[in-house]
Amino acid sequence: MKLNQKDQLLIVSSLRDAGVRVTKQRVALLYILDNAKDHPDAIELYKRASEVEPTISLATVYRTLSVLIEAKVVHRHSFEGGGARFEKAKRLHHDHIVDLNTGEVIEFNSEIIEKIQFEIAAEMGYELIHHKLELYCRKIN
Amino acid sequence: MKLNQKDQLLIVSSLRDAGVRVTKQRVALLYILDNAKDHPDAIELYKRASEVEPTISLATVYRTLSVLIEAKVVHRHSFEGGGARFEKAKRLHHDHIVDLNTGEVIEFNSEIIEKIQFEIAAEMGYELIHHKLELYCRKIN
DNA sequence: ACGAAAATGATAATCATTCGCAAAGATAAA
DNA sequence: TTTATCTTTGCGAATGATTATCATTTTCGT
Repeated sequence: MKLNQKDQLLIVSSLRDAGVRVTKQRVALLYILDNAKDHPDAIELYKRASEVEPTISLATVYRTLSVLIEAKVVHRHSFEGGGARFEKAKRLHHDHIVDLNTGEVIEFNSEIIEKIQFEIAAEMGYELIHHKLELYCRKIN
Repeated sequence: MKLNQKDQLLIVSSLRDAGVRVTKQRVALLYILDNAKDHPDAIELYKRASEVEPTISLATVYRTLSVLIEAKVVHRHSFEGGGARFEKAKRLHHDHIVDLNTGEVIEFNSEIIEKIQFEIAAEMGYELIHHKLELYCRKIN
């Protein structure tokens, strides 16, 4: 697998914007994250990134994830059961429904809940920095 | 440390109600959980339970936690950074504010948010089984 | 192109959690 | 209460995820 010129440039400028050095391993990993429609764990990301950039190692996957999380480009999740899973940060915040039968993760967002969270934090004397809302569900029918 | 007759009986019947065998290790651990005002991790629980029942091992702490979680007597949390933390289930559900500076965990609950969550799940064709809401905050002032 | 600083791969180390097994303990029936 | 059965326990080894070490390579401003 190989990524085209256009994707390449986009990813590179994302990395520059994030204020981190550009390496082929980071480009590959961020490309994979950017195109993932699911919420992969580190090993899965390692496998996928290896297709684009065979020189990448698992250690670098973890290191790069830390760097990108620090730069707020990536989010880490610890859903129940299993290790951490990752996704590229999107413009607007969202929360997750986890399907208890399939393990599938669906995104949703609710402005009302966001607003109430903000108010609750304020009431208790806190400034809300970020939050995590996970609904563990089963499909009806 | 030693627990009195009254506590002893209460804990034993909790275990019986939960449908699990009663052992001194389980009594000690559930007693500690019942009296914890914080959200300890497995090692901390091991330390505290050892004071009451020195024969308990870390493996048994983990095994007993699994049993009690299965019986819905205990909840497991994976707050950001660090391993799992545990608390005895209470009558009414609550969520958590995590103080990003101190690591302290404060409980709160919002019926409105609970209700909206329920509606969101339903709208997306899901039955809400349980959920997790964590507000990561900093104290104002 | 040069050089300081940062990133990398390979592998060892760490941390939390689980497993395997022989011995000890709990429960139900006699 | 004694017995028989099935469960739980402690110990230590094994596992799985993540992080640290370190010599080498790469990036990027000058």
